Amino acid sequence: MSRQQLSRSFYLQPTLDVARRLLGMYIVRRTPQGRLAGRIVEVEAYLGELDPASHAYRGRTARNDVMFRKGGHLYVYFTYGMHFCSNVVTESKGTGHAVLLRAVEPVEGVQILAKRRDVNPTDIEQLCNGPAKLCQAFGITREHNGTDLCGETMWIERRDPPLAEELIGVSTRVGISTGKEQQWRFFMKGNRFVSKGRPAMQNRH
DNA sequence: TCCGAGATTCACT
DNA sequence: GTGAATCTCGGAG
Repeated sequence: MSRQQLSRSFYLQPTLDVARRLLGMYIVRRTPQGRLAGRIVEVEAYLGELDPASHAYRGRTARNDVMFRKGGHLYVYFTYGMHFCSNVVTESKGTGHAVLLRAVEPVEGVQILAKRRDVNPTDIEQLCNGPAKLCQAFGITREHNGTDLCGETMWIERRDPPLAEELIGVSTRVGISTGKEQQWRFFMKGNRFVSKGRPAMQNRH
């Protein structure tokens, strides 16, 4: 299968569709040390002003400004005093919808990812199995907030055929205090690179 | 294996 | 002033 960078139109689809379809795609970042890439195995959808758990729920602010741009931008936020998390903005400009990248399977640049995480490269499962770990490993910080994924520094590409529907697990989201009833977390069933975060309710399927 | 707390910054109320 | 879309470590069971 050829490698194909996702175009703008991909990100403009309905957020829950984008979230599901991102599973199995590859996030790629160019760095001076080399190329980093990981296969996306876990995501969560945040539906802007419809979603009390979303940063965009209360409207546009300086912090969440990027969420209100058109789909295909990267929204990076800082939380818990020490962590960054990355989101892919979806749908058209002004909706505030986004998909949180929660876990990836390291594919390229494993040595670099391990060095940034300060863990043994043989401990590959620990490199990117959580939204903040993923950012640390890929070196994603506030500088990358607003990056256009349709550009050439960081992007998402398709390498494999679409994931079979029965391989996609669904559950409630992790680490939130409101909007717990929504089953907007999607992950690859049985994949060892999925994060350890425990959703509020048991997984479906 | 599980659970609780600390780390540490900043946007928002 | 408060608490957050988290992670890690240490201690208890």
